[in-house]
Amino acid sequence: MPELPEVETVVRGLRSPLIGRTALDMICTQPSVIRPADPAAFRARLAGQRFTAIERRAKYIVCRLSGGDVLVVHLKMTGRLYVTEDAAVHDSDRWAHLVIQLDGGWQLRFSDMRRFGFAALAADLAEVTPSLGPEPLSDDFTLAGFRAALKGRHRAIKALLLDQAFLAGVGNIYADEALFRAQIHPLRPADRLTRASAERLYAAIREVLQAGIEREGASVNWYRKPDGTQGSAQMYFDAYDRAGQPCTRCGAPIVKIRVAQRGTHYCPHCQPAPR
DNA sequence: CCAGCCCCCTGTCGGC
DNA sequence: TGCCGACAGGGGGCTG
Repeated sequence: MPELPEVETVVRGLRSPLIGRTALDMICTQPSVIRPADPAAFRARLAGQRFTAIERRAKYIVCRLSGGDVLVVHLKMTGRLYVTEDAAVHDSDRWAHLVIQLDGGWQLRFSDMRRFGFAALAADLAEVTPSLGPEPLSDDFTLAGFRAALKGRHRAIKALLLDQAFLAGVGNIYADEALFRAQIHPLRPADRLTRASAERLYAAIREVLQAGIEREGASVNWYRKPDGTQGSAQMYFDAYDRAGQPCTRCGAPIVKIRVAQRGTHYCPHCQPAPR
């Protein structure tokens, strides 16, 4: 469930404890969560490299290493990446499948109950990721570019918002919240948004993501900040996970449907169905 | 270009 | 109380 605001919060929280530390050793009890899936090769390549910077691209955590490599982590649904001083790994976290021993007695752990996520060691980010759309909070994401990209796309707007090649970092929660804020039905074909709708949606995407970052992410189910505490964005949802509850704008019950195989929540009154 | 489906995985929850 | 199926979902892959 970690989306752009949650991943950004993790990245910000990891910088202080991780930058400047050197990877000394590595233990992986689940080779399927690392790439390459060969613990010995991964370990040999990682050992001795120092963490020099930590960035986010889409929902990927990108750790730059002194040897020129990047450690790229995707949390998918239930992944966590955190630094701890606690040496007794599996007593405190049974899903810590990858443990990187750092200097000073610290550990960087990748934990993932569901094992959808992964940690990849590569020469650069592009080696790990498919084609990614613009960063919604960067200057590269402009209203003109957004409107141009909608042209010729017949897909439901919600499905398009979830497409990482179209726009990077938006997931199920913030797609629902942005469409609610812009008062657009999730099934409206993307190329049939009016100019005014597209403008509202463009602004809404940036607003809900920015608010999510300021609230340090939404702790739905498994997401936690690197220090183990919860974000607060889940306390401000208007649509996501609110089926049957009154719309915060008009009071009508929020409806849940499925769009692109994802649970989708919207207000039938404020977000009227496409003709 | 796109809708739909499967798969990866496991904890949680509702029904019986 | 216990068992079982449905469900949650990011994203890659495949089919029609």
